[in-house]
Amino acid sequence: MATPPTSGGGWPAPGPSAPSSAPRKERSPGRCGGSTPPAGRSSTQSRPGGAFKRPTPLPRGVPSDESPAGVRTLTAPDAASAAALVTDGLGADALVALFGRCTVDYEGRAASELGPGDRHVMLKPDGAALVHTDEGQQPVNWQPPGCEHDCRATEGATVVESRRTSPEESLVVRFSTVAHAAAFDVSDHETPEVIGTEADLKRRILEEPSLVEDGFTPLATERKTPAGAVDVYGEDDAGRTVVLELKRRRVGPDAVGQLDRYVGALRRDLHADAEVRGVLVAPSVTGRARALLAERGLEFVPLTP
Amino acid sequence: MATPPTSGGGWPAPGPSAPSSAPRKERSPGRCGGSTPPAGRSSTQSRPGGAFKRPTPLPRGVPSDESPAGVRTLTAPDAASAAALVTDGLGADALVALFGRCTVDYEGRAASELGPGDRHVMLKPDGAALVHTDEGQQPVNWQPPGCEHDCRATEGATVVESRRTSPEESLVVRFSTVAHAAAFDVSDHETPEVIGTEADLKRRILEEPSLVEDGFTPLATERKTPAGAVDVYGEDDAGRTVVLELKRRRVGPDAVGQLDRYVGALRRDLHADAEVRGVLVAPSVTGRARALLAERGLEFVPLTP
DNA sequence: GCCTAGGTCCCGTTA
DNA sequence: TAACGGGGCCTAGGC
Repeated sequence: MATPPTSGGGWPAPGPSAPSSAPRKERSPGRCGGSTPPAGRSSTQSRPGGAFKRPTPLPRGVPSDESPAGVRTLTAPDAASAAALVTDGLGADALVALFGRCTVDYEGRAASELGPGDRHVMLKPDGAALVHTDEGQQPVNWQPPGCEHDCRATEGATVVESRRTSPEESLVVRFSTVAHAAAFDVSDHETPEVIGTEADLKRRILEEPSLVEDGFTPLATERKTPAGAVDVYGEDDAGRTVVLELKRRRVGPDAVGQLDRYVGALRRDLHADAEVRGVLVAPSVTGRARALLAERGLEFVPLTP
Repeated sequence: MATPPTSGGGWPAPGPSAPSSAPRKERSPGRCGGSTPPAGRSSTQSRPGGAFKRPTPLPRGVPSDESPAGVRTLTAPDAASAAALVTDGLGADALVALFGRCTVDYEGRAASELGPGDRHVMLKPDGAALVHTDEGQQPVNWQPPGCEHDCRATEGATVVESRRTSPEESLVVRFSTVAHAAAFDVSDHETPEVIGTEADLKRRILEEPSLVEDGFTPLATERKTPAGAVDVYGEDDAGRTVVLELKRRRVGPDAVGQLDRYVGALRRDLHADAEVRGVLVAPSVTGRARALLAERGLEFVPLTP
């Protein structure tokens, strides 16, 4: 059987050379000097920049056992078929996943090379790209949202490039073989509700200031100082200025430094006779952080979001 | 057709109730109080803790057009089939991907809820879990490596749970429908070569110390101080102690605070008459950082990795 | 665009 | 194990 098996077919098939919805940009030939065979050519660009918005409802195929809505897959496709799936998928704002043996090259803020291995590559319609191995939460290579994805078949390889400007960065994934390719029609309008953030800690304190100390009165949040915005600004029962720095988890020396900068800036900014107290509010502190607090004359109040 | 279409079959099929290689741990029933139908029951645990090592070569099926090595997929499976694929895949150290409509609940260091939507879920054999939407480089929900994955079919839903201890954390993904499921046999022994890190900057300076200033002599790297380890420790042509803090990119006030802590610690640690200079080495500094440098009597040398 | 700080940050290294 | 700092950090919110 020469044709690779395919399951799904959620969208009207526009064929490999269908024009992308984004304006086609002429592109110089890749680093594989020779000309690309027209049969295997296929590319698309996602919308550039951060303006990611779905323009129209996605075309959905008739759901059925073999081609459910919003999924198109290919197993062990040839390079041209894989590139076509990627191109068509991205053109329809689908999330595209590729799995197979590949190399990865990145150049931009830094540069990196990754030799051949089996990896999972995800291309998102907002321009993000992720290369995952079997280990780690973090992708081994990636590209942030705002890139233009491009996929083409070149000399038997399936090549994905995700590129952006400012900063100029490029990620190139070369698949010698694609074991599996899939395009998913994603719809997700939900935003997660998260509990236990620093914002929750702030809310708790504003509702019940005595959690910090008896007589504490919050006067402002995010109050601006020459050193930056202070989490909570207020005064104690003796009328002294109090600066709170809030952290949702156990803190180290960096948080003390942050608080110290705010306190220093306010001491310089307010009247010369103004007394300014700095209070770090967090579940706990490390040893060095505690020593640094003492050294700088700052205080600590244990509190958990 | 009642049976969902399947492509691949890379492993010997051990059936949905095959015991996992990891020791089975008795588990209390999930929040769906009732008993789980045995037909749909299927679960696995990945190896706990960080000790992720492949014990034996993965069983690979005979490659062919329809079942290439290392890939098993199901399109629009019922819950039991999806759970079986996940369980078998994880049992064989495969990387598992699920796509479909789901809700996500997380509880641990924080807590979150995410309503129904189409998402891509990746389960790694090292215990990591990632839930991706169509936007953003970051997963909307996740679990770090070291978790035990568990997948079962419960009342028509495919439920994935990734759990770890210390800290106690649980991520539960409930699929009302799985549009596509895949298990990938990953082999990746490569580590990326990255250029342009802070380590490169350090190497450059050690090779050519005059890049910092004429007469600078490095004496140690990672020299310990009560405030932490200093990037580069040395002396200038006048014999004064010099502390370098290196950054690969433009720095803000936090890096100045870091350098300031090291300089302070050394001034206290060394002889009372010792003069200590602090030098921040980075491509550039922000305005506030520059002001803070001046305020603390610290210096800046522009240098790019 | 830059700047500032948060994050369920993750991650490696070391004591 | 905790702690400390790096990261191509990413991401949100101001300005």
